[in-house]
Amino acid sequence: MQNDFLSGLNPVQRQAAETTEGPVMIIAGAGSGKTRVLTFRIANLLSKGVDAFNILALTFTNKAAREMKERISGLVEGTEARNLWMGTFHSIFARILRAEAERIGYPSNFTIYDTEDSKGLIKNILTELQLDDKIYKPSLVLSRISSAKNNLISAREYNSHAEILDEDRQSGKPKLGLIYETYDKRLFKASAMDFDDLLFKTNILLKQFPEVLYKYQQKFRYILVDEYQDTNFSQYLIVKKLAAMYQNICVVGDDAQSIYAFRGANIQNILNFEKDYPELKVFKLEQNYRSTQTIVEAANSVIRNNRDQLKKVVWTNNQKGEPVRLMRAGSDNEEGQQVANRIFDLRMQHQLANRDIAILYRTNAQSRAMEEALRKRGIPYRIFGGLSFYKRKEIKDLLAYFRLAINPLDEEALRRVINYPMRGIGKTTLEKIVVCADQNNVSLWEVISNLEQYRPVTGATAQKVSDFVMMVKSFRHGLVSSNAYELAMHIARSSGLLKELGNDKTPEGISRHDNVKELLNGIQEFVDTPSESEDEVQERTLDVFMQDIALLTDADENDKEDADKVSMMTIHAAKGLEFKAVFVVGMEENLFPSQMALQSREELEEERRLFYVALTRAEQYLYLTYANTRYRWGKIDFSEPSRFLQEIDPGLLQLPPDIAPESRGFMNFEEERLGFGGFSPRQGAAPAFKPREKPEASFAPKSNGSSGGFKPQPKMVPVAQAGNSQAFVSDDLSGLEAGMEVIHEKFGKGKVVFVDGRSGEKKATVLFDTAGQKQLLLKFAKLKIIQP
DNA sequence: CTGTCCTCACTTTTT
DNA sequence: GTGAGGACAG
Repeated sequence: MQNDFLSGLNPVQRQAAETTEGPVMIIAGAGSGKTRVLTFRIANLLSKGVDAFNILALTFTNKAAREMKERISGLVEGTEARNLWMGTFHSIFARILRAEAERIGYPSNFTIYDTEDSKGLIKNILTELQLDDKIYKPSLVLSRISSAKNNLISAREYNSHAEILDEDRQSGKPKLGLIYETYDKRLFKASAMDFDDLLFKTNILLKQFPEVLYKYQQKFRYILVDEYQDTNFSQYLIVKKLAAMYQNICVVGDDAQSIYAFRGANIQNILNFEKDYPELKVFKLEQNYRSTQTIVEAANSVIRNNRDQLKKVVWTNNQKGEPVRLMRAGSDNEEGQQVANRIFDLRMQHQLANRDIAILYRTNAQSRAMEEALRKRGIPYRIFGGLSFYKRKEIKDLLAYFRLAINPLDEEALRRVINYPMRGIGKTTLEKIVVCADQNNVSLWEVISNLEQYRPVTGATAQKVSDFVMMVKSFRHGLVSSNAYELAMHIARSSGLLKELGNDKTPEGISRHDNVKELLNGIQEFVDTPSESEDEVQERTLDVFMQDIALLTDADENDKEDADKVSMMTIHAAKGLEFKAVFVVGMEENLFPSQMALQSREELEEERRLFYVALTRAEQYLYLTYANTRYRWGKIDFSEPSRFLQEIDPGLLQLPPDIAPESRGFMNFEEERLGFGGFSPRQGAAPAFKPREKPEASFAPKSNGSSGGFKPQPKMVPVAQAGNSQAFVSDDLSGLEAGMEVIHEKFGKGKVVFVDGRSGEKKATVLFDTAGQKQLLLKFAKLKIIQP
């Protein structure tokens, strides 16, 4: 009776929601009602009398957490849902780190550096160490450090790890270890943590302080993790530790939708979950409630080409629906026009609203042509992603003042605003301060707040610097004496920032000014909203407001305008969303799959999963578009249709009218292109490659030595020759099935992915070592089976 | 110290 | 095509 709400679930969903004790893994196919199960499960826990304070739910975005909280609130009585610990890994553990900061030598008001801050710090370090930023590109250095941290390799371990050091030496970057070490020291001195530190330091905290671990193990009696396939090693270990006592852990994920390996996410976390918890109960949600049969099957036919995956059959009871439509355009602009026209038709013919429609692309840069076309056609749209509100220059400038008031050791903030708006403290002065701070091994703030002692500069300049210090100090007083809005307004005014922006009368300038005003309004709103949780009552001061500003993404911004607009975003940003009609644009080689992802099969498979995510966003109408030419780097680039297009079951795909399916069409074009061998036409004269490893190796972490999954920088791996010519070959194809090795006179050796069709017209999909994937009719193709 | 002009790298995806 | 950062003059 208290479980009335569970009756809205199908049997598997219901079981998954009711099995609240012990380890549970829910493998949730796209559109299978995953969020529904999660929310009902939590509501179920609450209705059984579990205290909301004892439930930890980790989601991928703040938005997902917020929405889930709302839905749970609707299911259970009272305001209990507010007290749930629900949020992203980063925000939840930032919160815990602030509470426990002293233990690891940090103040609780530490600053969180975003990527830009981190890169800035790296640049400064490079200058100081006199290293060439062409060789040590900050973004590359950062990703290397990030990768280390995500695998829990500290700077110290990094520098005592022969294999890693050797790798760096071989790649011509022997100083990476030194940079890492310096970077970490500087973060610590600035009382700052970068994104990865939030997880790294949590691990340290839980490891070094058993009493802290115990406390949170007790607290989080029930743990749920959404999007588990996207967790990295660091996150995996935190969860494992916290869940060790009660083992009431429920992870939800879909290996087919793992799209963040590039950021350290480890698909093995989900594939190996069973090993960690032998008692594990697994539930597979395979019925798709979202999409038409055609869309589900199209997506299935694509993902089938991946080798690393859990067994699962996504199916649907929904109607067959429209075919997937392929559209071709001459250029990226034309592609935009065609999409705009189609959107017009969809609205007219099928009564769709703009908000039912999404345009998805691989890279943010592609939004431009789309935007232009929609604007011309008068179709309202909203772009998600791109640069978030909080990453805009003018916002970051003001935030830097806030940060400095809260934590004057925050060096990146200091550098950002010490001469903005201009107050005569230029490059030379800053240089002197930096050198002085370095010589005395103190912070920049220490130097400038004790000018008489350190004397980096004198005379008029010293006066200017001292004025600046006085100003920041006065802001600091406001932290206790004023509420967030009063102080923020005061800072915006007396720093001169508001005036500076007000002077710029260009349209962009006005918009910047407006943005700052919007931020101030947001702070006002924050002050007026009482603290949410009963867990801890917080004053509405500026430092509370700033606590996880760095962790907010564009996706988290208030969707206050539920206006009727077409959504435009990257596929990554579209994860978890659904639309009646979806356009996946830019289906071209080197764009999707991305040129950067052609180095290894793992990378290509991630691109394919990304494509799978894109396809499964659609409920009813699905369009795939590509252009023959595209502007890239300001130049026209010729492009070819994406290899992924031919992976879609041809029976589900409607080609453009000018391409007859059987003749000179794009399929044939693809065959010609692939005919001369290799995945990429650019690889040219590649001899018989054997790009695959042994199947058994596929689920094992790849060559990571003792470094615990540490992925070295991409490098070329030598490939073995396919020389087992003495194997026995048979041309009896009656017993052909998936997994068998076959040989084709034109395409060479390959492996059968699957076989279908009835006996007369059996069709095999074969992944050839050099020629890529092909669908072959057995009665025509002269296939031979290679017997082991 | 500040302003302007020039070069060059940039496009994978994000907490 | 754009935006950031360097070189150089005022």
